[in-house]
Amino acid sequence: MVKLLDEKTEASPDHVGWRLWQASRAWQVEFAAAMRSAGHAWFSEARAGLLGHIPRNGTRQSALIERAATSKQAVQQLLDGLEAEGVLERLPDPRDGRGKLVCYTRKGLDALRDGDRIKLQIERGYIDRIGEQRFAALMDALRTLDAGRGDASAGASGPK
Amino acid sequence: MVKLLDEKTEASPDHVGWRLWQASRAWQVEFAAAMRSAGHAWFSEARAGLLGHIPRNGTRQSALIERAATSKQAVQQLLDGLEAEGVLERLPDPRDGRGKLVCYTRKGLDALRDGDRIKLQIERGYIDRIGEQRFAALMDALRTLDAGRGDASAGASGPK
DNA sequence: CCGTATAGTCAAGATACTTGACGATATTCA
DNA sequence: TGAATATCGTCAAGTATCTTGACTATACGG
Repeated sequence: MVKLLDEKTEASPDHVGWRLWQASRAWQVEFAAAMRSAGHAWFSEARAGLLGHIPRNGTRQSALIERAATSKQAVQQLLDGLEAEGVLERLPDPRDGRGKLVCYTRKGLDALRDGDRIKLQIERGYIDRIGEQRFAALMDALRTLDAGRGDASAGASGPK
Repeated sequence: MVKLLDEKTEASPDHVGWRLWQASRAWQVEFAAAMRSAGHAWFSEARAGLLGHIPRNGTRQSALIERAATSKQAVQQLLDGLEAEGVLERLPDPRDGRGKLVCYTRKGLDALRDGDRIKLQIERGYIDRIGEQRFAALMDALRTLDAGRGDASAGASGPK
């Protein structure tokens, strides 16, 4: 295949990493836009990344820090912002005077509900675009990939 | 370990967006770590995102701005950094007095070469983890998804 | 009680990105 | 030609995210 000029399109190569990044980014942009349209102007990707680690019934801040792969200070600052927005609140942990429990407010739970709805909408769009079978294969591959962590990525993301 | 209260794991739901995000993030962390280990200490994820849009033979800065989905100022600041690191250089466009051509230096091309090698390594690791077939299905789904853009994400990423 | 570990905070700085304003060149068209 | 307009890139300031280091308060083990 003699591509004579076309070296111009050599960027954005066809690699897993790039594809994953592009797909992930597109999803986030679509989701964030829908969330903001739904009235959750406080929504951002970084905040979404944190909220994804907070179950509906709340969690201890320290547990949250373990799940998210960032520093406790980064988590704290995001929590500060979300608390200031009225999405979350921090209550003292009755079982540990040092700890705080991170819980959703009414506003936060409303956002979660809208988020679930939007996720399903986007998912339907994806299935329309690539077909049910391909979508299932995508999810299967991603799940398997995730399950196989702990070995391969141990050195990369290890807490040190 | 009998988890008796299981609502606790309700976070991080099993949705495409989350899976894509996690997978993309894991890839980037692994890739960036390998790049830095290979001696490219200047490497960062944001810079990688930009470099992915710059073909080996260079590009016009304005063309770059169109490809990357951010503001021209963001692109410029990343370019400033990469230029200061000696990875890129900006040459005047002989055909347009206003324009600049963004080109790789020797150092930049070396990094691209290492990057290609590392990508293949990671890809091999993925295939080992999820099998050749699943990996092929993953790539197929991601490519099809990407090809189907332009309608669905038009409103989200439009320049406006 | 004492030493150590854990939970969270405070403060400062780096990076990435956004907005607004601007100068320089190119293009269009009367 | 020459003026209006558009494009290309830069400068400057502000916001958001994340990182590091230092610190307080509580818990735990002896």
